[in-house]
Amino acid sequence: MSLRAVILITLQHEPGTGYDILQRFKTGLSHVWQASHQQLYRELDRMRGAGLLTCETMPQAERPDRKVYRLTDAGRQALDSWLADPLAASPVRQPLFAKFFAWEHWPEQARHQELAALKEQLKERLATYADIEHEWFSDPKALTPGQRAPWHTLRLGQRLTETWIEWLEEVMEEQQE
Amino acid sequence: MSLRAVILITLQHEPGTGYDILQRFKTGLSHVWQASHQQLYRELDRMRGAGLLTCETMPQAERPDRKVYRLTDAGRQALDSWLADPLAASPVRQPLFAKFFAWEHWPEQARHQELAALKEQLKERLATYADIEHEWFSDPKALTPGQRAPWHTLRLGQRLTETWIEWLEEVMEEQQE
DNA sequence: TATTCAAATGCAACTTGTTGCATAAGACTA
DNA sequence: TAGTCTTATGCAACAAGTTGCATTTGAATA
Repeated sequence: MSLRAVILITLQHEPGTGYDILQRFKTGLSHVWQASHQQLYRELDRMRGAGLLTCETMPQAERPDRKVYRLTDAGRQALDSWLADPLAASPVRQPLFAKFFAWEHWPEQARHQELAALKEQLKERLATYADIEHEWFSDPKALTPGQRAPWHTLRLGQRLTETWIEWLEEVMEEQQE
Repeated sequence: MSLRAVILITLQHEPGTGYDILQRFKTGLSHVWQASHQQLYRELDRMRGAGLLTCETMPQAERPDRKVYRLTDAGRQALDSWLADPLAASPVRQPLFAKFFAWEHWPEQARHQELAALKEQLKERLATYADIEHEWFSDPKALTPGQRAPWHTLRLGQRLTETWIEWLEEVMEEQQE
């Protein structure tokens, strides 16, 4: 399960709480992984149970306790073996493509709305990429290899999104004729 | 659940058995949806239970029965409302990107093997696209809108895959320096 | 002739992810 | 002052997807 590995990665340098990890998912890792808080809290507890993480409870005056998780040696080892193992190919699932295969039954209005909304989402995603790039990778030439690698993932995300948008525009234009 | 909708789409023109649908997933729909046979058989039975499909058992001499499924009116209606409903955005999950965020701990050999294997997979995918295009969309200009729409999905699949390959080549080249 | 492969179907157990609900305190806002 | 937002945590039920196993027949192979 990759969620586990992603958690290990987010915690390898700085320990943190479930909520901290959620915030990292929402900002600098939003093009890499997304998970709900329920998933995260459950998984953190299981990882602690499996000995991959330790949990230090920080009591806060008149507030719920903060539970700070940090990697154990077993956790570091689990991360290493995950890195060494090549990933399985993920199955293709493109529900939008499926709609294109039911073109005759897809009402024109619903179709246009859906494609327009998607285009907006993709543009927002580009804006998010730009934010991340600005905040974390403002000077690509000065990056160490370890910093440069994550930057590459951002670039691919950008290019893929651009490819999608171009395609959408072509398809939508063809519809207007 | 989109699997249900994809099944409805594959059955809307020609009825078929679970195995038939599997074959369609493996050939002309491989860039749209993939599912295991267990998933399919289970889902078909549930859809019959929900009244979306009828099942006609065709006894075959000295062979297991063929169960031919076909859409009911309720099935057609379910497909229509799925088409009218805009799709929810799917959560981002890029385990490969995560590995880039653990660059220092990702052994050079494992990294190279993984990226090279991925490049091969992507090139095979391009070959599959070319096969599908050749078989189903050999003359794009002669296509009706209903045939042209699925062709667009193929084109996007191709472009996205090409974008991935270009990026991989750049990243791998940078590693060799 | 014995073995293996492909066609065709399915059950059961398990893992992963989603949805709905719940708590509790401080800070903001109408 | 009452309501909502953010911080911070979690349980329980459910839906979706995976893994492992099992069956029957014909056709191909050794």
